[in-house]
Amino acid sequence: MSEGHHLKTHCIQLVPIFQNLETEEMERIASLSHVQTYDKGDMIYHAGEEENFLYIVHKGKVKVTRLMENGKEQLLRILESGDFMGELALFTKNIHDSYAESSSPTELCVITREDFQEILAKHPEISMKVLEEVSHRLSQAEKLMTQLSAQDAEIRIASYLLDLAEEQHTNNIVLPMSKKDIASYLGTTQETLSRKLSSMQEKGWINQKGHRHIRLLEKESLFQITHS
Amino acid sequence: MSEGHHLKTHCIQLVPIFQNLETEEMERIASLSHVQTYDKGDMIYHAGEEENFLYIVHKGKVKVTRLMENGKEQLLRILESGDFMGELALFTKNIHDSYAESSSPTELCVITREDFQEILAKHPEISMKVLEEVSHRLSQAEKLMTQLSAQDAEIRIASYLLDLAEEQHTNNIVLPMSKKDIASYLGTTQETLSRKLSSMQEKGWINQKGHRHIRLLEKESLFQITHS
DNA sequence: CGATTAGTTGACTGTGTTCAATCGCGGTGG
DNA sequence: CCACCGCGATTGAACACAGTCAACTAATCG
Repeated sequence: MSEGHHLKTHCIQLVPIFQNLETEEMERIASLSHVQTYDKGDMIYHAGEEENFLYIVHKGKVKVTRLMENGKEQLLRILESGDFMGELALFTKNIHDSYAESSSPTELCVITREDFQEILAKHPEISMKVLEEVSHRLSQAEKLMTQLSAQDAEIRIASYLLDLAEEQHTNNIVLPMSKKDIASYLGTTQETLSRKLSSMQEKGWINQKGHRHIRLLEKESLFQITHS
Repeated sequence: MSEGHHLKTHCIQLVPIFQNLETEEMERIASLSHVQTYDKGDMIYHAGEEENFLYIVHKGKVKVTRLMENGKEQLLRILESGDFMGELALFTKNIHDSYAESSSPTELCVITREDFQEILAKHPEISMKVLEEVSHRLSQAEKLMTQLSAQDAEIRIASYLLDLAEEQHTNNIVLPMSKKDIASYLGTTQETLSRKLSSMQEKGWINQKGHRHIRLLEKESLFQITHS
């Protein structure tokens, strides 16, 4: 078994949607995928290109963004180990409407449309897993949409901090990306985010340590402003 | 065959996800669903309730909204004949985080979580159809997200008008909902929408007739502003 | 045709963006 | 381990956009 093959099996094993499969089936699927590596900053695909592959993140982080008509970019999501993208490719010859950029050294498992369709036909239970994941993301996207149109930036930021705290099970949160990216995700600018965080710190609600660490001191106050 | 049963079969037949099934299978599925009717303004479900059913719209319109933390409502989508909602119920005992309201006399086919899971297990091709629909909606939601964070309301409105024109294959567009709802959908207020439309009319770009009809006179100009 | 609801318009205010200058964290090499 | 440099982050000032509240008008339905 080649090093490469071993790597691919490993890649497939990692992914929630392929769990609960027989080992030999997993090997067969692995043999259909191939591994691609990217350095930080490399583009994985561009808007306008044909969408022909399902990408599964094995290692690293991938940033998916969309260019707004006015030229600014909106961060849609960050993929980490086990996440996938490109599921729309399954159905029709689509055109990407977003950009995917590796934001750290990254390893992806890539499967062609045809191969993945075949896999799904053979393993219906996988399509349920994919459906579950996509449904969940839709729900998330709708949540974010609601937040984006809450005009008050402070509310969006407070919400986001509380979400992070819950996700990370601690009040000492580590920002998963740069403040620039967070601002883009929250539909505001770096400057506004910075100002709001400073003002929260002045009020004693949070404590910023370095560029990526925030300690939540008064969750209750943060929660309050999201509800008025 | 009772009138009720006949109705249900009809309801199931309408829906894209159940197409390409044998007649008897369709009848079996129909027998698992039951029909619910609502008047304009009736609530179908509330946020906070358990999500136990898949709802398929047979007739009428359903408005799905989300309450923002600050108390305002964001319109997520409008369902029409053949659309469905509640697919998240398939996977776990979820809680609704949105409100569904009938916005005209409406007939729904309702299927319980258990029954629908059983149907999917028997007909894997249906889960592919559901996946296709959900993927498509995710893509739409991401598009809307991008639009929502375009700070300029005029851009969002122009984009929306152009989308409608494309959807309806004409420059004489009919608004699919009230201006109040459109404003909510676009993340702005009734007043701002009204002002922007008036200003577009002054510039000679559009022509409003009554409350729901708009003729696009200078699509090119509308397109231009969305790209700066 | 009249009532009721939807939409329009005006004046004011507040928040966030923009552009530009400066700061300081954190990684790199000595 | 410390000093340096570059980029991310912060801060300031001016302006403009859109939200709010309130009064008014127009359209649609029975």
